[in-house]
Amino acid sequence: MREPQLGQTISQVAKAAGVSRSSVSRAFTRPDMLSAKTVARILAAADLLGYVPNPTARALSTGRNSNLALIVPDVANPFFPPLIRAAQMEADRQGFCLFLGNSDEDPRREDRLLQRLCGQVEGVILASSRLPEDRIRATAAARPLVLINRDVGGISRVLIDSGTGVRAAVSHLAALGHRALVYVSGPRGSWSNRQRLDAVRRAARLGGLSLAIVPTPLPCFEAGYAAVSAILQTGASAIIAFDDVTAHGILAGLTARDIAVPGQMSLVGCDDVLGAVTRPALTTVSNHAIIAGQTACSLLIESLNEAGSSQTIKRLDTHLVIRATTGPV
Amino acid sequence: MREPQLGQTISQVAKAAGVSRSSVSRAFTRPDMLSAKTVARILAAADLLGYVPNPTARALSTGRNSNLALIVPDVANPFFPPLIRAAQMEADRQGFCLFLGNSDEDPRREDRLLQRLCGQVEGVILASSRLPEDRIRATAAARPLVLINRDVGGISRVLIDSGTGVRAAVSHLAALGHRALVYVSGPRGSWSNRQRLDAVRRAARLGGLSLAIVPTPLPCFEAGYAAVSAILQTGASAIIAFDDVTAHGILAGLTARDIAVPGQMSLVGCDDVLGAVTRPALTTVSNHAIIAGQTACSLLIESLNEAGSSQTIKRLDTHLVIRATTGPV
DNA sequence: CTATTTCCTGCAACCGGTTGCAGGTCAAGC
DNA sequence: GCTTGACCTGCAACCGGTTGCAGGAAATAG
Repeated sequence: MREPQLGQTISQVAKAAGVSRSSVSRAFTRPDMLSAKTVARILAAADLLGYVPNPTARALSTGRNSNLALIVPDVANPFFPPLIRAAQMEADRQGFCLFLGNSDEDPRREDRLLQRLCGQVEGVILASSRLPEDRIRATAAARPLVLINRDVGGISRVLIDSGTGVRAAVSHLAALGHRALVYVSGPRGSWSNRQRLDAVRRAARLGGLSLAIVPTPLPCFEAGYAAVSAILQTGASAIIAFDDVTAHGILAGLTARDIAVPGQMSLVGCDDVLGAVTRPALTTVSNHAIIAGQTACSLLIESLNEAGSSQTIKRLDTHLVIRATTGPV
Repeated sequence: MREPQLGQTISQVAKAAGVSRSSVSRAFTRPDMLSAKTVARILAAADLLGYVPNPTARALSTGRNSNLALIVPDVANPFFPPLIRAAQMEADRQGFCLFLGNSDEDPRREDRLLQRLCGQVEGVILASSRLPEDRIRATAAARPLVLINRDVGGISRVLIDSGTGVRAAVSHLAALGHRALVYVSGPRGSWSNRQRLDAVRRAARLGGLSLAIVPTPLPCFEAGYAAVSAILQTGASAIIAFDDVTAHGILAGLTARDIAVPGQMSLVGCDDVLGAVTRPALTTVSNHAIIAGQTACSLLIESLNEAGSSQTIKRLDTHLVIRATTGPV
């Protein structure tokens, strides 16, 4: 095959092959409508010229562009890359291309990205969206939409249920003799945070543990590090952090103050994205980010081929991975 | 502003505002050509209908779509997310949308992605491309192209020069008394690997150190882990690994065999993407992945606005970050 | 050998914008 | 009062494909 020469049009191929433009078009889209001989002649001519159909023109006339958009709060947060990768691979497998947007945890930015992207995609995946519910609904009205870790009625979503893992974590801590917990919370507007907080609350009440809450603005190392003094003031002996990255920052902050983990303080993360690389290795709630990415993508593509817009909800469970940051009081 | 109602066309706005389609178009693209009153009337009508210009149609007639593509070998390799993020943010800042492709370290996949994406973007960034040179040249002939960590004459590129950092690493090891080195290499076709290997070789020769080479198929934890037995057979006392992820695997493998680091074996990584999270914290060659992503993106956008296609080369230096995996023999 | 069907191909309209050009209006200049 | 020009706006062609429909050729039936 020749190299694609951009700027070759269907008309030039038509002339070269001695057929009409429509025949060239059909040779590529519905070859069964043409005689085998004609198809061969057209393809040969196209090949010779290095012709490749212009996807923009095609999209304009068919109304389909085989593009999807995925928006995440922070590409560099280790929770997302495996998810992004899985979504991209799934899209690719099904013949779709994927736009990636980074909202930087900012709802306005997220909205702007949507504005830019919506017009040129067939569907959208919002991962851990920070958008207010009405904006999400508005987006869903314009385009097929699948949410990841965001629970809005009537819209398809993939939910990682931290409940099971978080409950296990609280039980684990209770069994080790801890009576006072802190939950270091994640960003406002994060469904995962809300869900984890609720699960911790319920489990703490059930187990008769006290619970304090320390807020952080963003799920990042620095925020975790900075939260340590507030954590210590609560007098708790065990911490559950919104995610592993925050937990990692907390761990570093504790170490810097010579507070032994797990000797003086136990620590549990969420997401299991740091593997066993922290020191000590982090006890954490593990989830299925890869499956979430892939599922969201295939769900979205399915919904493109359906007529009506029905919601599908996929729930993924989580479990506790006990490593070395939790121990007896 | 009303919610965007998809499917509204320029004709409907024209009718509503009582003007021609061209005036509606100009109200959005060249309002200075119309009287202020007309513009206001058109915008009001558009707003009322929730009209938003169709980017596909616009792209077809202008030939510009404000889309870029970024292809990386592995989104989940921690070297890339910061780079991807930076590229996305820069694209966004300049009004562009970014497609993301994951080649999975497979040249054929990379080529397929290019095929799919080239037609719908104005320019392409290939990060650590595994493509043969002729395929890269072919791509560059079709679309403005910027390479990251790949050195092909005549094509704009951002090169992270491991040389400075690697030389510092070898000196550092030599100063600690090491006489026998191993380089655990990265993927074939990786320019970074070639470059690091060359730098290690030269520095080793200069310092009078012996050098063995252990190949790995992919830069991942498992490959590093698996490489340990081959590493030990070389009899070396210090290791320089292709990247941090590989180094991390090696570290785990060494630990599993009760080989003390840095007591019995010193280890240096590359990329500095694991921060200080390994145990012990990894000595590594730090680079500027974020700047690379941003620079590549802005370079690409610049080249879109230029007439001729001239190459620009940006070199970014690296430096050694000494942590705790290197010590005296 | 004619009638009917099947198969193949071209015509022309359409997708939703953009843009060169022409013409019309109105104010300023002489 | 007529000319000149500046300023707006609309016409119509164009971007590069897709597709419903019609008609001609070939194949099959009668």
